[in-house]
Amino acid sequence: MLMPQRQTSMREAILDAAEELFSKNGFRAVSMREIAQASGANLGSISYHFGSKDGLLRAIYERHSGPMNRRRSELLTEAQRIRDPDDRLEAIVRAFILPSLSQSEGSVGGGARFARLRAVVMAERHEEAQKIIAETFNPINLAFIDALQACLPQLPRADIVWRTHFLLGAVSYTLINPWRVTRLSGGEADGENTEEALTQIVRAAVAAFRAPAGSDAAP
Amino acid sequence: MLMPQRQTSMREAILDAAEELFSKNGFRAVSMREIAQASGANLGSISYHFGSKDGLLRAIYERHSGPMNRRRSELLTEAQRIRDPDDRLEAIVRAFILPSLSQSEGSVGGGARFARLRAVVMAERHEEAQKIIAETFNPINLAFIDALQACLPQLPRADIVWRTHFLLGAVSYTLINPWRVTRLSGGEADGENTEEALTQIVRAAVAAFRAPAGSDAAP
DNA sequence: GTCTATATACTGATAGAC
DNA sequence: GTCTATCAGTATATAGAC
Repeated sequence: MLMPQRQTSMREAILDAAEELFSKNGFRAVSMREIAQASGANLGSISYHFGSKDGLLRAIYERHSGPMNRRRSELLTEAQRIRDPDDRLEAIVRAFILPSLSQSEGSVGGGARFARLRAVVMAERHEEAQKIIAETFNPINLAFIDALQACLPQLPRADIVWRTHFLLGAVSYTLINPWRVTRLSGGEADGENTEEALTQIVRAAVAAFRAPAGSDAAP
Repeated sequence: MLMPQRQTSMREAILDAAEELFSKNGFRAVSMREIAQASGANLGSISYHFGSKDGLLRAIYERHSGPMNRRRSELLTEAQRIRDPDDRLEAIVRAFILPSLSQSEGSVGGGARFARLRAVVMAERHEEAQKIIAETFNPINLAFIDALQACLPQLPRADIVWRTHFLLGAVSYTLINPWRVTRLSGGEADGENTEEALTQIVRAAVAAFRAPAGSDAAP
């Protein structure tokens, strides 16, 4: 016997509305009343389905992180098959961030919204969120770091970690403030354009990873 | 006649406490009662001195952004005197971020705390904060972009804006989550070490700025 | 499962004594 | 300038009718 494929459907409406609101305004700033109103649900129903506001957040993470990290894993495996180290490096970087940015990936509502949610909520330093994020993303991040190390054997692992961290920061910042790119460029670049953002960030990150190490390198 | 050099001193105690709490926990999560308790002030005094919670935030920005951007301006001018374009690029990148990270810069309490505050508060998408940030930092950011463009004349301005944006994101992310570097590296790198962060981020950013443009470049 | 009603606590802001 | 007391609003969470 299988579980019913679609739950009460109110449950998912609540998840959708909460995800949209959290990703736009952060976790603390959104009240459960707003979520109830946006989803057409009753305030009490949210507590019934998720127990608490933290429980709701955890449910959102659980809905997405599985499929997303599975996709990242697949793309990483594909990328690692590439022989040429330069091409492989670029493919790994793409595999690292594409499922975060892409609209079509992930189970519901697109990965971009969930990525924006993660970025915003992480910046809030919400304790529950930080715990979930660490549990869910550290293992796959370490796998990517290993893959990058294999492309760049001459680089100390610490340098790779730093640059991976900067890559995550660049993605996160772009998802939080896309309009800053548009404004700073006077409209020449479009921060909301996911394709453009992906191209730009991959090129910048690949160049950063190829930079020489700190302690070695020419004087 | 000069203004008295030190105000009631309670005013500054409140500013210090608020800055510390906001930078650690964000704006919305910190209540005025917490600030009152941490500063030893009375709840009513905060309203007396700053009018509102938003007024308190604005006072924090006003205390720091003047000196900080003046310092960035000075360092930029110095950097622009360097003849060699490669050395100049690196000096400009340092000038861009050093006053944000450095403990000794800024009037009170160090620039790092204020930078962490900006990063956290910006991620919260607080309306008042976004207005202040845009007013205060856009002009100087544009000056840096112009200086970078002069080092990299072959690069489209849009690419420079993107990479500057990524640089800001990397700095911001590091200030919000320094411990992630430490954890991901298994302790090999220290995310809290400002010197190390500065070195790493400058090297990565310089390499990113030197990457070829998107539309041109060799196939 | 969904609803109303409510318990309990906390929020920012203010009025007025001192 | 600092304090107490308090207002009006909102928060999460829950108990119980339907």
